[in-house]
Amino acid sequence: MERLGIKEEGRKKEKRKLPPLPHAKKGEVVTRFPPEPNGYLHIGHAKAAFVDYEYARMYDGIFILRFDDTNPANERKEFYDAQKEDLKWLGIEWDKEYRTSDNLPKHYELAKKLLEEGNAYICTCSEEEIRRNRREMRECIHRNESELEWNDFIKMKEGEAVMRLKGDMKSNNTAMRDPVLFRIIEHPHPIHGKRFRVWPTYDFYGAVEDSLSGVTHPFRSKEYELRDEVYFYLLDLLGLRKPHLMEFSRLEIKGMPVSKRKIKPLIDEGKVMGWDDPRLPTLRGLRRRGIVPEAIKEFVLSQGISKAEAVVAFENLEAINRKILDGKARRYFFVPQPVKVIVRGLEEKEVELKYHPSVDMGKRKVKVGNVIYIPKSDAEKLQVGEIFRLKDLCNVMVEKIGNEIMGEFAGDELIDGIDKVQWVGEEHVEMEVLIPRLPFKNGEFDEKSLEIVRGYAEKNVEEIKHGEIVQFERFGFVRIERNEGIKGIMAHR
RNA sequence: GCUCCCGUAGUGUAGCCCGGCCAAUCAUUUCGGCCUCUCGAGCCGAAGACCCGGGUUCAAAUCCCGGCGGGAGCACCA
Repeated sequence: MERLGIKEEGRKKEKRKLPPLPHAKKGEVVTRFPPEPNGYLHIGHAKAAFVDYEYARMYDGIFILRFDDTNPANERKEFYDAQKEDLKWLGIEWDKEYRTSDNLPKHYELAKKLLEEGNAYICTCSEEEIRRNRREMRECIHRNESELEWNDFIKMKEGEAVMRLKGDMKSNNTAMRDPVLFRIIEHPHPIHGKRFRVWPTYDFYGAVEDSLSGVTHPFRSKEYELRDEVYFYLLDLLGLRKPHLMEFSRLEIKGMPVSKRKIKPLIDEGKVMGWDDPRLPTLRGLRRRGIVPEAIKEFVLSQGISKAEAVVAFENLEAINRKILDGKARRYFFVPQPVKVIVRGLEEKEVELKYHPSVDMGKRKVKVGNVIYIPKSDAEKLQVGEIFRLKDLCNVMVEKIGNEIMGEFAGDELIDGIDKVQWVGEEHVEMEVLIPRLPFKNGEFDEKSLEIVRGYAEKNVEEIKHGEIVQFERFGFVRIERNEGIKGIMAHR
């Protein structure tokens, strides 16, 4: 117990802290995590969420969960809750929660103001025209001569007109070339139905919401950097408070695409089982694989808020997870690709084995007789005349090697320097363990990224609850799933 | 192509804003050794880095200029 306590403390010390926030005062920091409810959260979201959450905690501030649901065609009702579940699983708690879509009336008010003050205009150019004019840095006729007002705009049809900011068509920053602020979308909204037809774009609601909700330190990922200028310009025009906007690089994992854009095709083409496939960096996938929330937290925070693009190895996460799991996971014997061994002289009996080598978790009982199974990989190494050890049981002298191995009991005492092998007896459970690997190899989907290993596990695995993570000794950490039968998913060695 | 951002060991990261205490932090990785009835964990040790070239300065990873390399944006998507 005390030993554990010391270990625990040792690890805590190593935990890195986020660097101090500029312009931050204790008690006055407000952060926000703004997912769009259009899919399941992945580890990239976890990074953003943890950074926001941790900074709020670090400064005794407030952390807001905000659903950026302003594109009714994309959002789906089920994801509001799914995302909240995933955040809760991560151990993230929020002080406030709201939907951006609930604030549309306020957005409309500000839009009208922008229009009336001549800082925005209703543009009826086609999308292609807008694009071309942007490229050619040319103002369109509507910018200065449009007579259309807000009330005209809201009566128009989808695609007929948009509201644009009067930025600077000559700006080097393409984001400033009169970005679209509002557009019309007829598609019903999962929450509001047909109540609204005019929807703000990211440039508008992002800046406005951050400011109005009191966020002091909004974080976004680096690809938005060019939009900073729009963000502050807009707030200036609206006379709204300007937060300390910050950016960090996106999380990238070697061989494991994080973005929805790359994951979705794998699911659509049936290459993976779904959004919770253990090969995927979705929170649901990681969870199924046996990666614990604390590990995800430590991992993503170790990336920090640097703007340098980084490609991290998944093994970093594995290493963190392994260390956390090691002190908590019960041990069992699992024999992959079992080979039968007849041990002459081994009496039928019941032995007690510890659930954990150093932490007291009690003991389990295992029946043995003279029929034993050991892993093929170990069996292949055996030579006639050699003595090997059945771990926690006894020594066996190899007499004959064939389809089965014949051996003889060779004493109970531990002999130094011989191989110790995990085993099961006649009483065992057949099961399979899924071994997920990196889904991508050399930029292409690896068809062999999910290996299935069949084997025998000691009967006690039947007591393991669904979702529990255990260690199969000398094999790896495995999360147990119990649906029709019992199945294991290997997290890592 | 244009614009912006980034460049510290194999990998990630601290330090850079406010130059000296940096012969550079921590983690991972690899390799030794110890411990352990797991190929896990733990303990000890070792290996390994400031993209290049100029400049400023008594002094540069840190400031300035140029080059090279990588990334992002150029959507009525976020």
